[in-house]
Parts: sequence; C-alpha cells; structure tokens
Amino acid sequence: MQYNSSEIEKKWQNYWKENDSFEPSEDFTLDKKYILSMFPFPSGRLHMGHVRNYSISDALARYHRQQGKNVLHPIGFDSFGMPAENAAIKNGSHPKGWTYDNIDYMKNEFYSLGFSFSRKREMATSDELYTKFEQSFIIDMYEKGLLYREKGMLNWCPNDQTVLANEQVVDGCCWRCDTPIEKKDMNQYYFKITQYSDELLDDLKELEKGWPKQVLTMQENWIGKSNGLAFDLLFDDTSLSILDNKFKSFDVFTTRPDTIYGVSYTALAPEHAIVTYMIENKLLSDAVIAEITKMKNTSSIDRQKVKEGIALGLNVVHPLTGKTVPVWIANFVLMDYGSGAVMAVPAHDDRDYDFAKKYDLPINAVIKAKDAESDVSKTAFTDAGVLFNSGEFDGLNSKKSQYNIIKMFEEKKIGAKTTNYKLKDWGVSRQRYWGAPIPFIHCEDCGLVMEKKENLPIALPDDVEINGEGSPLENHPTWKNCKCSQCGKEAVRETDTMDTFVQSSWYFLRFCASPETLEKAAFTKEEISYWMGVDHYVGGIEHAILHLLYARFFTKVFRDLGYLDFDEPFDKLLTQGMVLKDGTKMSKSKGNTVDPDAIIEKYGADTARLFILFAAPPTQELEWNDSAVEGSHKFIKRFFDRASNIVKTDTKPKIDHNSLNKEEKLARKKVYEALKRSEEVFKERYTFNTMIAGVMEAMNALNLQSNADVWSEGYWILASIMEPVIPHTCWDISMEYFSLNNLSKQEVVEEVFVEDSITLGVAINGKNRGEIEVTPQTSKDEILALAKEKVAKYLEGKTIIKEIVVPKKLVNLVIKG
RNA sequence: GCGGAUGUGGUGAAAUUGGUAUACACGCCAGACUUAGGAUCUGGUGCCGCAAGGCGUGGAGGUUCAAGUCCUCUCAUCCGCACCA
Repeated sequence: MQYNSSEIEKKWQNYWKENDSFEPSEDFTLDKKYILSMFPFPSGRLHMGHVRNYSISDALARYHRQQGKNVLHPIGFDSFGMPAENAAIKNGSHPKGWTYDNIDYMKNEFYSLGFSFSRKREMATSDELYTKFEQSFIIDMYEKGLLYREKGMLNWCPNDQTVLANEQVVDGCCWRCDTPIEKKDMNQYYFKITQYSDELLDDLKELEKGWPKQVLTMQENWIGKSNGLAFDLLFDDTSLSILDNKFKSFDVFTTRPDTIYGVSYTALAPEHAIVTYMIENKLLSDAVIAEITKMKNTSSIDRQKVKEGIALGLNVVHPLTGKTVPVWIANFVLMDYGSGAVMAVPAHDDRDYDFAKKYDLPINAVIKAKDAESDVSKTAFTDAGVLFNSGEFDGLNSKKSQYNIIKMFEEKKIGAKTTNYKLKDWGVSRQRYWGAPIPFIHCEDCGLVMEKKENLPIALPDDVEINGEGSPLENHPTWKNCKCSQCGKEAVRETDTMDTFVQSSWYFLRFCASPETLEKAAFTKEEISYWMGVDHYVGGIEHAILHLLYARFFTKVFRDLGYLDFDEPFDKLLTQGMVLKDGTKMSKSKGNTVDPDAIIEKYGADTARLFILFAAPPTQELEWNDSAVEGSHKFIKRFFDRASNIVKTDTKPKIDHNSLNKEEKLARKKVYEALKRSEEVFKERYTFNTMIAGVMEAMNALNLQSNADVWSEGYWILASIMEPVIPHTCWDISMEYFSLNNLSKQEVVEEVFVEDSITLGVAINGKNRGEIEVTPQTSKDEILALAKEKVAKYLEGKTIIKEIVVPKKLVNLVIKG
C-alpha cells in the first residue's frame, strides 16, 4: 500500500471526530493533565508559529493520553481586538462577521493538522456567554476595590484612537501600529494590580522549577521593586515666601542613602505639582515657562537623548548638614516614579553627574573605594564603598551606613524606609467597539453605578458604524441609553470596552467548565480544583510580561474573591522559539512566509508536525528548510512502507532474546532505547528532536535484520512513541496491524540492555588511540592487558605511570618519557 | 548600562552524572536499479595531509588521568528592560 497522506489523514480526522476521541472524562478521581497552548487571535489563517505551538502541546496531550491520564487539551480564540475593527474600516466588513468567519476557517486548519482538542469546549472570548461571566467578575472586582475609575494622564494612540496600558507602549510607540504615543488627560478604569506587587514578585519563587529563568527575570524587572529612603526636603525661608507658603517641602526617594552627604542639588519632574503651581501663578518668567512647556511636550524618547534642566530659583535645606541646596527642573526626572522629585548626588550617580557637568553644579564626593583615593574628575563613582565627608558616618561602608542613615531619619522622624515599584496599575478602558463592554452606568444622581448582574451580558450592538473616528459605542444613537440600576432614572451606559488582555487573563479557567456547566456558570470550584493548575502551558516568549503577569494577577484576585484556592495558574511554562526563514522571523511584510495549508496539501499534516518537532528543540528558534521538510516526508513514507514487515498481532510479540542474532539484538536494543528516551523527553526534557532521532536509529537498526517478530515488536513500540508526533500515520499502521492495541503505555524490557560484548575506548594521556572488545565478565587486569596490546606501538620506550579503567566506557593509560 | 540566553562539521543539531566529540537528519560525493526521474536502495562524507600523523566544540588561561561539560578572564551574536533616583 502506498502512503497517501491526504487519504489517511482525512480518514483519521473523521474517525476522531465521530468517536469524540479527545474529550476529557468528568470523572474527577482520575489522574489529570491539563495541557494548554496560548490561544490564538483569529487573524484569518494559521501561520507556522501556530503550527509549532500546537504541535508541541498536541504531542504532550497525546503522550499523556497514552499514559492513561485524563487529558484536557482545549482550544479557543482570543477574538476581541483591534484588528477586527481595522479590517472593518478597511474593507467594510463587520467585526463580528470577520471574526467568526476567521474562526471557522482556522478551526478547519487546526483539525486538518490532526490536533487532539476537546471540541466540546471550543469557545471564543467574544461569545456573549463569555462576556456575561467576565462582566460579572468585573463587578465583583469593583466591589472589592480592585477596579477603580480615575482621571489621569494616559497613553493615547492617535492612530488606533484609544488608550493603551503602560505595558502596551513600546519605545514610546503603540505596540500594535508603532505610532508615537501622546499623553491625554482622561477618565479611565484601572485594575489595582499594584496591590499585588509584592505577591506577584514573591511567588515567582514558586515558579522557579517550571518556568524559564528568562521569563521570571523579565517579570521581576517589570515589577521593579526597590528599597530605599524617602524623606522631605524643606524649603528655606526665601523659597517659602516665593511659594506663598503653599508648599513647605517636597518628597524625594533614594536607594542610596549612603550618598546623602553628597547632595548638591535637587530636581523636580517638569510635571511636578510645585512646577505647575509656579507656572499657574506666574512665578516664573514667560521664557522659562515656555521652556518647561516644551520639555513637557517632548516625547519620552526624545527626552532621553539630552539632559536638560532649568533652575527654579528655589532652595531647600539639606536635612543633615543644614546647607541650602538649589532646586532644579530636570527632564530626566520621571513624574510617575517615586514622588517625581530626586535628590541629586553627581559624584555617585551617572545621570546626576552629566547634569552637574552641563550646568556647572558642585560635585561633592563622599564615597570612595576601599584603600583608594577618591576620584570623580572624569566620571561618577557609582559603586558601593567607604564613606567620607559624611559626618558621623565617616569610615562606614555603604551597606552599613545605609542601614544607619535610614535608622537615623526614622528616629528623627524626618524620613522613612520606603519601597517603590515600577509596576503601575493596569489601565483597561479602550475607546473601541470590538471588546467587552464595561458593565457600568453613569447616573446623574447616583454617580458611577454597576449594572445589575441579572442584566448581564451587556452585549455589543450589531448596528454600528465603524469609521475609525471616535468610539463607535459613544457614537451609537441609542445603545448607551439605559436606566440607572439604583434609582431607575434615565442614565448613560459606559461606552468604553475592556482591554483584550482581560479576556486572556482567565480563559484557562473557563476551559475547566464542563459542557454541562458552560451555560450556568463560568466554571465550578470543583472543576477548577480538579483541572488547575495548567500542567503544561505552551506559548511564545512575547507574552512573558503582559499576558502572563495579568493572568497571574487574575488568579490571585479570583482566589481572594473565593472562586479558587491556589496562587499560581501555570505550573510549567514552555516558551517556544520563533519560526524563521532565511534567518529572520517569518512575516508577511518580508514575504518569507510558508503557508501551513500548502505544506499540508503537498506533504500532509504529519510531515509538517514531524519536521517542526525534529528540526530543533522547542525552545530554540526554528529555521525553515524546504529540503529538510522533504526529508521528514521521506521518513514517514519509509516508516509506512516498512510496516509491511509486521506480522499482524493484537498483543505485543513475545521474543526469546537469547535466541536472537547480533543484528536482531541490536535492533531490539535500539527500539527500547528509543522508548526510554521518549519517556525522558515527555517528562523532563521536551527535546522531541532527540526522541525522533532515537526512533530513526531504531528504524535503521530494524532494517539491518529480518526477524518478523523483531519487526513487529519494533513497530508496536515505535508507532506508539511516534503517535504524538505523526498521529495519522501511527493510527493507520496501528489499526492495520495491531487493532489499535499498541497506542498505550509501553513497558521497557531490561533484558535487551544486557550486553554480550562491550567496546571500550583505549586512550593514552587522554587521547583516543584504539578500541577493544570485552565482555561484562572481563576482569580489570585482562582489560588492561588487552588495552596495552592494542596500543603497544605507542607504549614503546615509555613508562606507564597510571592506569585508569572506567567500566563500560574506556581505558586511559598515562605515560611518561 | 542592567538582566537573560546562545556560540560545536557545508547546514539544522546530538553528547543524562566530566569518560571514545559530531548521534539523527539536511546537503554533497559515489554506486545500484531504472520506464534515465527532483523516485527508491547501498556506501562515503569534521578539518589539514599522499601518508604516517596532526588539529579540532568562539578565544585565552586553569583544575583533572580525562573538559563541549567545571572555574577565571575575554570576544561575538540574539532577546528583554532601560534617565526607575
């Protein structure tokens, strides 16, 4: 029979569909595995990155199914989001129609790749049912004080006409369309993720075993915790009167209290309240005000280029020395970190140093390296060291003095130990249509009120005009009109929708809902406790911060709301590498994409899957290679053709190992080595490439012998090992020869590893010089004798000073002369 | 600047605790069969050298009987963060 991929693959895809082959059991006493790939946005078609992502999770899912585990391997679509609206603007489609057409198309692609998803749990986050439960959670979070509305300076993307979260601003530009971000003062909803800063940071420790270090570090940096001293700088009398006593002081934060005696100026962010006050009350000249305004309007990228400052003509009093210190505005001081003001120590901070050089401010060194002279004539000395010119703290090292100085500030009640975070609250409102509406109502009398839960979902209207100008919901003639949920008066619905990251922050919990639960609840606690945490979460590293941080946050929030009782959602995280072609990421704009559909049509899904898992370990980048794809296809053909050597059987053939010849024994050994390797790979290493190589070696060894039983046993095992990778081919072979009985856990047979003869390497001074054949019984002396004989010519005229025999490995003779 | 990773044949990559470096594949070369095909099968293939032999895991040192693997320094590339006080 000839290998016909499309015939075989269609046959088995139908079989799996008709038999509900991959539906998890609702029997919660079974051992479970929850295998999840990050769900896709329904962009239209699958790309190779998707194929890689799901090939990995599908292999894991199929393996654990074979091992008898109850496996949940679901698929859904992260289906809200801007591209649907952009497509609507571009070609007049409706976001909903566009989205669901894409979902249908991509689902077909998924199933034509043979992925073993639970079909009964398919969903899309734009489904009204999903919105309904999400809105309910949002209300819970608002009641808990974890969601709030506030006016603030926000990141506004003028192209997408919407607000972006800090996390969605990349190099000062929109993460989606690269347009430079503008600042806008607006009302916006925020999740209080900062309330969980410490927990999000501390619990990273729990994840050390299962998550890549890189991701943990990225999250750690993003949260950006730093400890230090916060204290007030008091204005001197002249300054007080300039400010009309409106401000007595301002707050600064430092992580280097040990440098405090080196403070020679202080700096405020241009957005600081004191600066704003001085502008509003014309306490500065028009020229200076113009300069400050210009500074404020400079984009954050440009602001990083050159340090600029303006002296304010104010002075504060140094809290320890009592000397006056000038107050400046500096463009490098950020309003949204700490208090928006800093003490400047040019001698021991690079930024302060540059600034002081530029504006000719004093540079007072107070720290020096141990046993060295202080020198800050060329650069700042930013290391820790020993204090001098620091009053009573002279001679102490940085660490010790930091502790002492903070203690002194606290005793004098002029400052306190303080912790700062880079992490900001998560702004979630978007002024767009294709998202989940925020279920709130603005009532003239009652203010901001929540919709009643029984009225959920607050669904999107279908009849909208999407033209890229303003919020379509805001512009809709009637949608926002509603009754206040408290007083019943005419009121106005919130027209902002939620960031799509809200949906992806809990979808993995939704998948736990059984088909019976689906309509009734988001999930039940019983289902969650059974299925969570996700045993294997597979996805791209690009989600290392945003999605994974938000999902962790939601898990903790849901825990505190009583919906679940664990702290972290994802036990193991596998971050797959990118798929490259010609050395760069596949992308439409570069024109170097390979269409999965075309590969499936030409070679079949199994070939695509085999190539993708064989070409590189999953965490590494994968370079697409057409001829290697061809090679994978050839292997499958060979694997299929040589199955004709099998004798049909319903049970694994029994073989008397001792009666076999050398080639037959080797073949069996290679087969079981491959089996051992596969166990390791699926349990610990995930290097599918080495597992596949092992199977290829076993195939090569089988081909060098002709014992029908050895062939049959070999295929019994190999088809089982390969089923997670090339399922269609393996099910076909298995059905034809083994009545599908071999697709289950296989036991290793140890007898095949007992060696009749062992090859030892013989080395002289560590250099390999030959090989000898011995048996397991050969004594050490005999081995040495054989070895010396083998390499006699190298030993002539030399003295052996050491003899090392490493059992089953090698002999090393150390010689001299 | 800070953090994380990676560096092995012509290419993708193996090498579990230090123990015969380059498994498996792609490519290339040769041969067989042939309906002369980009099919299939068989064999060869780290580099230099006619050979003996030498050299080889980014580079330089070190530990060891033995180092891709451990230690120190260094170079290159990629990724993330970045004026975070």
